[in-house]
Amino acid sequence: MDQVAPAAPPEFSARQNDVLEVALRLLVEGGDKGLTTAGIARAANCSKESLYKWFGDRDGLLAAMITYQSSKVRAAAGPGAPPERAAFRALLVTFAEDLLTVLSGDVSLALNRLAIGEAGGAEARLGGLVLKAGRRPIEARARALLEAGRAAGHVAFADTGDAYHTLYGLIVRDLHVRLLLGDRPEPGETDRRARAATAIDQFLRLFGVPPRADETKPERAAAGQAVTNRV
Amino acid sequence: MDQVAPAAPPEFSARQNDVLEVALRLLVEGGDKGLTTAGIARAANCSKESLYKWFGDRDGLLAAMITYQSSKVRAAAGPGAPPERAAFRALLVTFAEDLLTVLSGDVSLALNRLAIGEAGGAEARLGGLVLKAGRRPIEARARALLEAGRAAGHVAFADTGDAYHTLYGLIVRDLHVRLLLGDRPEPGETDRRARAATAIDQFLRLFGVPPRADETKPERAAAGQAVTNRV
DNA sequence: GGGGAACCGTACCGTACGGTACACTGCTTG
DNA sequence: CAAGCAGTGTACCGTACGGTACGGTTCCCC
Repeated sequence: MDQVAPAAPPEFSARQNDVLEVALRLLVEGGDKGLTTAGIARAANCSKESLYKWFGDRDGLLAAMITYQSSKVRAAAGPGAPPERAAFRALLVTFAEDLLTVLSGDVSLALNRLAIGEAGGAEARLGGLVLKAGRRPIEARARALLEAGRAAGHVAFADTGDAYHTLYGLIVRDLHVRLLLGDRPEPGETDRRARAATAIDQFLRLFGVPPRADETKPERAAAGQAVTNRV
Repeated sequence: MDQVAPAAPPEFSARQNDVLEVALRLLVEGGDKGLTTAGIARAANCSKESLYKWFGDRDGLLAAMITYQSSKVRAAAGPGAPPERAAFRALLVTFAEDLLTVLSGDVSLALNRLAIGEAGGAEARLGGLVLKAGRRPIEARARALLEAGRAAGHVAFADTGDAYHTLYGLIVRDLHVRLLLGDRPEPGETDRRARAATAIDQFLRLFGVPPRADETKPERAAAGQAVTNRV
């Protein structure tokens, strides 16, 4: 919002990407304290001087790691055509599964831990960056999907953001925070596909519009009995 | 589980509680880096030597802060009598509101940030401690409540833990992680009572059993149409 | 081929923090 | 009153890390 030309985010050379990759590996292995400039330079066969030339300071390096990693997890594009009913459900399940996979990833967890650990102090720059670079794209994908489903008459809700937050809650529950705290996932949580399907079932029970005899006229579907959405 | 006599967790003297209070304040204000042993000693008018005598080392001090804080947020006792329908819903709403209040608290956020930041490295002792001392009591309270509601025939589910996780997800959504990352709550999220009521409404739409004409015989209510709970 | 830019490896500096030692003080107890 | 205990304040030590400087090497471009 405060960026004039966001079309060209700071991209890095191949060499710098290699260094960022090494830094991410070190971060995953050793956490915050395992990520020292000397350690990165040694592991990546580069000099500390280059690190500071490329990334400014340690914080710039961490920020670069976040943007680099989120650039790798580009979300798939939204649906082009208004999805048919079963396809819409399938897209939701895929989204849920992708979300669980991303949030459970080693690198994602390590970066979130890093940003959260930094967030308490005076400057919470990394936290905002994770929110912007990491979560916003995912949210945007989900919102587009939800609104396409609403336009097609499969779901009904007043506030897209509210529906998204509920969807997120049903999918992720407390798994993310528990993983961040170092907990092991419970046996039932390892089957991400099944968890995703269950969550979407629940979401559609809350926000779904029952199929109609004349599926061709989904115009005024938003008045279904599914949503109260009290204010 | 590995503790022989957990009836007497390490309690601290009044003086030590004062010190822990000061340490929590420093942690809230300055985050991880703002919490140095010298800083605590100065702010609490005690000597570093006393800190190390009382708490062993820095990690012991952090652990003491966690147990001290969670001892202050003792959850209310479970329902004694099987709750009537409206009362059951009210208890759920109260639980939801309490949960949101606790998770949004300054101290809770700071301690979670601390534990999460530490969790990446070799020893994730603080993370486990937060899970055990902070979250388990809340979960126990909710589970007791849910099972009382099931026994009274108001809700139906096969796995209590699964129902609890869904309840948690509907209440908290992604608010906790966003707050941990330093995000500000959205306007609609500040009214915790309304959010709690909405979440419980949704939960009851998923797991609720419709009231019956003969409310006096809630015995075989678990066969209601509300739950599929696919495995 | 020569000049220069980028970069590696290492050595170095200042600082800040965890942890320890020690002298001094006030309060309790026999 | 004397002894002792608990605690305070300060000084101190070792280490580890962020950041800088510098010599040597490679490689590209003119």
